[in-house]
Amino acid sequence: MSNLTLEDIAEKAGVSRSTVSRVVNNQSNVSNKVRERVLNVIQTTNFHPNAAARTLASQRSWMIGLVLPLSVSFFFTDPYYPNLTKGIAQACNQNNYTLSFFLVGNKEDEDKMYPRISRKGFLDGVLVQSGHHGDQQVIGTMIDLKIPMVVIGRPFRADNVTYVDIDNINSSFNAVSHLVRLGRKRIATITGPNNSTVGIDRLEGYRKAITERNLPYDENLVVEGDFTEASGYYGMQKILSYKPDAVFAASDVMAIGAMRAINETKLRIPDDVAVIGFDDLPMSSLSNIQLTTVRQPVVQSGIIVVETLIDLIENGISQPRHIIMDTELIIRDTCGANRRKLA
Amino acid sequence: MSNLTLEDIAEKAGVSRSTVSRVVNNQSNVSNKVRERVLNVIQTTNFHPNAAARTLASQRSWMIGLVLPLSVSFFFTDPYYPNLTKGIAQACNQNNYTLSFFLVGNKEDEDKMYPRISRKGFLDGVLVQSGHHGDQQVIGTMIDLKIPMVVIGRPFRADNVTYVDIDNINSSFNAVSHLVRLGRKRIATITGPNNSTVGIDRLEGYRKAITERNLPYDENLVVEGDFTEASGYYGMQKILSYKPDAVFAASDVMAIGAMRAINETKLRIPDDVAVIGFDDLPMSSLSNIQLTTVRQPVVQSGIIVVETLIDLIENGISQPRHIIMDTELIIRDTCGANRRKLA
DNA sequence: ACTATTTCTGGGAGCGCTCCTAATTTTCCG
DNA sequence: CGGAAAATTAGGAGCGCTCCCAGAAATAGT
Repeated sequence: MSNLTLEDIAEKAGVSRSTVSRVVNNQSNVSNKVRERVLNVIQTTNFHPNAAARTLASQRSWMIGLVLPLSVSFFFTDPYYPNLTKGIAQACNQNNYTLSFFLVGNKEDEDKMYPRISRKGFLDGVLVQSGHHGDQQVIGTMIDLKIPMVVIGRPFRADNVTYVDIDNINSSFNAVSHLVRLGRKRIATITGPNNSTVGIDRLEGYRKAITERNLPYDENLVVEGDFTEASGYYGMQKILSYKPDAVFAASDVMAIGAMRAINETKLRIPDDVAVIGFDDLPMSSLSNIQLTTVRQPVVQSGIIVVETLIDLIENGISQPRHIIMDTELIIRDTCGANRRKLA
Repeated sequence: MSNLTLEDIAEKAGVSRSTVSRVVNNQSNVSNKVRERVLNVIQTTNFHPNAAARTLASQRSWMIGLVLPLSVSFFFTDPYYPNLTKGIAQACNQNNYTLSFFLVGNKEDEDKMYPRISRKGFLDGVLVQSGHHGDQQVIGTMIDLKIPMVVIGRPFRADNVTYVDIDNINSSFNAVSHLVRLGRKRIATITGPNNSTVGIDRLEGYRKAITERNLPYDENLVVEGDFTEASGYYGMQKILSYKPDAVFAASDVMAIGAMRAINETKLRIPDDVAVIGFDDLPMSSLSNIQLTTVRQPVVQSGIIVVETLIDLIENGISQPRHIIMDTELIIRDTCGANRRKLA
């Protein structure tokens, strides 16, 4: 470990502190001869500039925070979040930012964290995962503090906030329409929580597709889930008594639960009940599952979210931006489309 | 947002910078009258001390890094890691440390990250998730840098390193012995990767239990998995042709894959094939799965790991410590023990 | 009441960097 | 070759805090 300072390197290289600083920060006006000499000393001494000093002097920390509020941390059951986190972490690294992690577990955590997050000179910006009523407070706090922020997922009050989301309504509209086109008449859905924008929007898309295609809207075919496998399983059990011939689950994990419930009956997928999920998690394409699903660009989202935030940080906050990413319906076996083609 | 400094607060409260500093850091020698006056100003102005300045002056950042090396980030398929991360994040928060996240995706990431991690004055300590050959390099680097470090999971070269792990050998020994006691004769196992200490140790426990109970060790009943559901599924398919009457999977996720494979045959669980997993993920106790499994204290591990690291940070590195946590065999339905009791 | 202690408070020095300006060196061109 | 312009380098000031020591105030002791 080196307790070396710029000054030490400067001395060893026979130049001044400022010159070393310029070399370290890769600035232009340094002669090649000197630059090389300094770089050489830096290399051999394994010098790394002190982060705190740099942050203090430059008022930039090159750190961004990822805040997962209460409502979300519960969701850690869903592989969607780890995947997203992975994308975000990669993008941060790519841009030489450090990611720090604020997993809010309960009210108490929240109280301890917010002061930490809002300390001046600590974070250059924040990413907040959102979509639930409860998250409104975090978002409000960040706005008040004027910390650059990008929200992941549309929050309930989105007017003065920059967020990145997918077009949930259209995505589920397309998925359900696909089932309609395949001739399904009694299409059920297992929704996300109805206190989340995701849950609400995906249900809205379902409703739109059903009514637009003149199918009756049967409340018995709509069950609220919470993105867990279990809620998919139990939800499907409820639905099954109403003779569905298809089900659209608002997440792959719930679709897997639903399929487990279906498989416990004599019914067959997709012949008797077609299934479509949402997310396109890696496992959905694995082995014999072959789930038809809505692919959302999880890793890509992570990248966009980070790059948007960095833009805010480096160029100042201007108008709130709303970035909507495209999704894609991935047709595999569980919707029955391939079977029909073969027939 | 406040661009207030200690000095500003001092002025408003009619005291000196030093006194405000004492109040902020909750030090003792301040009269109650003054303390209250200062606290009041701090409250009303919503002042938060600048983190970088504090770090620079005190040489402590109150940040710890969580490094998930290459080999592990691939494993993000397994809910074990999100759960562990949750425990770690909570423990950090509890102790007023900030957690930053270094998810190494590839060699290139690694090269960008290490300088960042090793910058002096940036991290007070590091947590490294380990257990694979590839991680040796990260660990070596941290040792060289003399950064306080705790390794999560026994690394391959563990002599001069503090790590926290569970007793993998005994845990799987107990699980397999349980199957033996239940009268199973052809016990199979789906192992973790054989380039990981976890994989190796859990297999060792299996082997010990089999041979100690005088059952033949049949190589056809041992298949290597990689902790994914798919590897459990395919692994089980291979095993099924050799007529097993039980299977011990080195993770719950693989156990679920194995059960999926079994359920596709006429065989029944636990009557024809008993199943035991490892981890006790929440889903294992859900609904109709009721997986018998080895419970490891995931959240608890997170806490221990963080507290051990904080101890190293605050009291200096002494002898490397090896902390082994206990596990517990959770008997549910898939091992057949309950069925027998009822019979 | 008047020291001798103890408790509390103030301000200087310094953490290691960036940024700015001034000094120095190099380059260019008549 | 000389002087102006351009390129390069050096060093001061300051980022906002902690830590230390000296000084002031409060308390105790006789």
